[in-house]
Amino acid sequence: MTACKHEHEHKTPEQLLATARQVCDEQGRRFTKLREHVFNLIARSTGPVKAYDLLDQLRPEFGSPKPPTVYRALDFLSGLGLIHRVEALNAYIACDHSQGRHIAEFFICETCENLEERSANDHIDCVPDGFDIRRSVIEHYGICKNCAA
Amino acid sequence: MTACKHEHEHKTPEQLLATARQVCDEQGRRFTKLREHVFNLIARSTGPVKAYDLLDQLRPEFGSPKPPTVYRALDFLSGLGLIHRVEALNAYIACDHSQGRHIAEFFICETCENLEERSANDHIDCVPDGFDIRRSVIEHYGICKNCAA
DNA sequence: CTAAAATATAGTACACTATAACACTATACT
DNA sequence: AGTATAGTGTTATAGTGTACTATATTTTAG
Ligand SMILES: [Zn+2]
Ligand SMILES: [Zn+2]
Ligand SMILES: [Zn+2]
Ligand SMILES: [Zn+2]
Repeated sequence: MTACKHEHEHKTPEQLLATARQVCDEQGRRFTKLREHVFNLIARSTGPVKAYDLLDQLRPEFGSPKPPTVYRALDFLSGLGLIHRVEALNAYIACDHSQGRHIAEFFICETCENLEERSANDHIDCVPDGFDIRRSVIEHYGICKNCAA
Repeated sequence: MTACKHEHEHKTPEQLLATARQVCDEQGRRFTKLREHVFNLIARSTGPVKAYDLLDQLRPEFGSPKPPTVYRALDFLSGLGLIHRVEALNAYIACDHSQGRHIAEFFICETCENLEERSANDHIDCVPDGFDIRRSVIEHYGICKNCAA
């Protein structure tokens, strides 16, 4: 078991936004008002955000958006690796890493709901012979240090 | 990266059923007709099964069951470690391992939908200081050897 | 500049997934 | 039998996600 170097940047919402703009620009995609707003809501949240909460938070500034509106923005943002979906929570979180698209690994405290993101690029082993991994979901649920009895 | 010893039993539905009965017995819980039937449907399936498909398959033998009926059976079976939930598919699969409760790791082909289960007990590292993992979700999606171009 | 193509937004309607709450039944144990 | 516990049935509702159609905007090419 090798020592691990993790990023622990915990970027500010402003930094996240700047990165998002830049990535979007590099990819020649448009960082529209809607997409920016959705991204900001996720980036400013203290924890994973649910699609229907975003939907509520878009009102009334963006009229009365319907589910497809927010899901399109979420698809766009996750397609660029700017946010991650937390599968077991049906929720989304802004990517806190600078390394571009990567395999995310989450440690989620079930007491305080704090989420710690790490990159799992380097420690997936034991893959079946010939299996080509395109996407991985790695989420650990438990009790964080602060919440230990 | 150490060599891995994996189980590759691919038990038959009959073997799975026998194990299920035994585990249930050991725990002093009742392996009722309903639970047995739900377990069999999952065990005999070639891939992950969805709750509402189970609901359909229970008819008409079990009347016209409603969602809570099947979700209760699923909760019971997963509580005993007899089945696993595949989070990103909202689906369930019979546990193919003999080692009792364990952290499952799945390799799921997005072409043929084949699923390979492995045990991840031994290769989770880089846990944040003081974090007590209670449950892990580890799922890899990609293309299996057979489906490679 | 203008037409065509690509990109982005809006909305309807529906499908799928899951749980709360309450009533009822079966089993286990004095 | 009487009590406690475990299991089931049912209704209603909450929560999550997508197919499809239509419209608007931006970019590109002629
Ligand atoms: Zn990330
Ligand atoms: Zn905590
Ligand atoms: Zn298993
Ligand atoms: Zn395959």
